[in-house]
Amino acid sequence: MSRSTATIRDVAALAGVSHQTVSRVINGKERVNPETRQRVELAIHELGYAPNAIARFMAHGRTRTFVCCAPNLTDYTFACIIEAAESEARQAGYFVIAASAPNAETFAELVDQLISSRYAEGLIVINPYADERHRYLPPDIPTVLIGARPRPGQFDFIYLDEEEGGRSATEHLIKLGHTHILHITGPHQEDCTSDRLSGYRSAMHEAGIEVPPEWVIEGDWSATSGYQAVQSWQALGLSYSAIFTQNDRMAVGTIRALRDQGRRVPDDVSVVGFDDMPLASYFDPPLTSMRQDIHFNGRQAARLLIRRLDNPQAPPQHLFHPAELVIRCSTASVRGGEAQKICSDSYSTVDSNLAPSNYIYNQKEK
Amino acid sequence: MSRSTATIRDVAALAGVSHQTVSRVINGKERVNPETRQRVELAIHELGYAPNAIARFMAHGRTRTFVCCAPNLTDYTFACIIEAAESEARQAGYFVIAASAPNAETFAELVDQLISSRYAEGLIVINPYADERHRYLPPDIPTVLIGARPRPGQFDFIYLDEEEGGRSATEHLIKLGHTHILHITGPHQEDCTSDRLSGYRSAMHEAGIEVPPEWVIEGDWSATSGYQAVQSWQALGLSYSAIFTQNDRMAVGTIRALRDQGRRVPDDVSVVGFDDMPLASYFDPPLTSMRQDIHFNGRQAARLLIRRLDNPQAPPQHLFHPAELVIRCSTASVRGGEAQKICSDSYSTVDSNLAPSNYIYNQKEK
DNA sequence: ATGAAAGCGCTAACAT
DNA sequence: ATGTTAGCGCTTTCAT
Repeated sequence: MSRSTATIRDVAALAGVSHQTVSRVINGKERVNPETRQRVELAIHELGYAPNAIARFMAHGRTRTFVCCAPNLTDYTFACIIEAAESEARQAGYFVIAASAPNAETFAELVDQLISSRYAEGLIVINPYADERHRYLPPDIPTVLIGARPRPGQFDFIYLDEEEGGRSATEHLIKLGHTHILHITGPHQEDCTSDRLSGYRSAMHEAGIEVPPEWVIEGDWSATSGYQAVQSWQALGLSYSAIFTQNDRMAVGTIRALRDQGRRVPDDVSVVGFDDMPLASYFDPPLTSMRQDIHFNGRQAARLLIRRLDNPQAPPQHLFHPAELVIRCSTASVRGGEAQKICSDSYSTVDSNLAPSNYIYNQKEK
Repeated sequence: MSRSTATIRDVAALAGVSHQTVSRVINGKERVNPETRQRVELAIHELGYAPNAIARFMAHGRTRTFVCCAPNLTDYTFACIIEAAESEARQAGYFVIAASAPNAETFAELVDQLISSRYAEGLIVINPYADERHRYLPPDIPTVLIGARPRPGQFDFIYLDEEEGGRSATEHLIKLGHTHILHITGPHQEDCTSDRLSGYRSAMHEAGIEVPPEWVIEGDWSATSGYQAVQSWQALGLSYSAIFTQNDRMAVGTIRALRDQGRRVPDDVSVVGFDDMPLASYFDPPLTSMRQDIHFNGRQAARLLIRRLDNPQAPPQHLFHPAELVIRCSTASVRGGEAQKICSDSYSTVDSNLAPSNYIYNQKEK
């Protein structure tokens, strides 16, 4: 039934019309005699006929399919973008081939197999500047880049405002009275890393705080790297009262390390994460973090791409999106006490970054 | 370049051969005169020719594409299966359309658009029995079901041994001397819920412990539902020393609730989760949980499907996979102390369930 | 070893 | 309103 091998011609024969009439019926655009239509529909039903998608692609020269590709598909942020893009795409009649490209070679292969072959009509690339993969970006293919700083050129971009996010996180700590604020970045080659870092630096600069090189350590997004950063600082004998980490996993590693050193969060050290991952509010202590509306941006990516497919000649589109500060319990004023009080209220029973959050400072309202 | 519109005939014309010879060259199967080949290859290069995937699909009647579909793409377990299946598929020359089908209607639509149209050759369905979507499973299409109990019928299954997992988790608590062991399930309609529940019940039964109805509460996988379950038990005035929850998020909610009631984990109450999610070892306390090798099973799903495509007539294949107990710090013997000691060692600095874990009890070795 | 012809299942353009 | 013809770009089959 669902896999009938009947063709448009079989239907035509059974209905006693030409195959073209059948085509007209199934496409419903042109009009056919109601009586004829009835007969055709009956034949379609009897044969369990369903139009062959590939033949349609062939005739139209379009597949209504695009690729969404990320270093992996499990990272929550990536998965979230893919999910949103896919669902938006499907609503618009497109399909999404999801593909993980952990390195530039895989990405190049992917482009070769899917784009050069014209299987897919377009490309959403998550984190295109994480390695050298951007070198393989096909120049004349509808492409949306997400999670990268816009660069001059022909691509459409969605930019999550990393720099502003880094600044907000740092400013939050500064407002709480902290001055010795250390920082753990992601891998250097990623755009968001350097942008968040700039945000941190500029906030510190504006506050008149100098940042010695050893205050900034490069992590790899893993909790372990957060843990190790704290160990390094201890080895150096640095004294500090706050840490800003570029993602929540490193924040969690950081907190674990601090605790292993007998220090309490936020009483002794405040910690701010980034991403506001699900369960951020369930860590101990509930994590203060920067939230980006990833789902929204995934949808936007799909929309941008679809618009681009409709109008290949349009100038490059750049979408900007801010991050919000979500204050929970891992940050407190430098003398302790006050923020801690806030905490007991927001000791939340909600799961994720999708749930309403007590303390959100939106960049927009600043 | 990558989007050249050159066809096989353009290449043929330029090389001064028939388009068929070009086909032979690009497919490399039959042999052609080395000199001719050279000329053709030159022409291909000059025109930036790349074979058109759709035309190939059309001629072959195959798309080398299948669908991988789950209620959502962000849940770590689902994403992990998809990632693994996709990467396995791509190695075998297949592409994967990822699709979220939050409900049965969406699933039905999906099947209609992708399967009835013969766009996709096969289907991997994650959690097919979470709602009524299985009613829309096309009967004669290569399909692999994962995350469901095998049922008589024509489908290939990958079954994560949920019942045994439920039993192991419960037995662990029983061995630690607990008798009042409460249980939080997932939604009733899901296979894994009832299977894990059976495991719990049978372990309790074997230990001669009776389970009053109020010991088992239905959650919805969210941390919040774990939190609420503990509140309900408090309202009932139940006394207990251990909780087994059917996933880690509910375990985390549970722990939060217990702490809000002034009880300590594991000193006062032991908690076992399920899934061994990333960062399970970073929760406070690090979570004892059941681990399934999801990545492995995702790969297997793709393999099964590919095998099925090669041999549609083969009898249904059922793959079984056990869960392992990962002991961390959220469980202790009923008098406290001992397990807590273990904990200080395994107060792990590793991130995820992929990292080596100190205490794994494999079902196989039992 | 190479070429010619037919066809995959559909749509589009033109005819009636 | 309906039928006819011609592709879409490739592979397969059959000649040469």
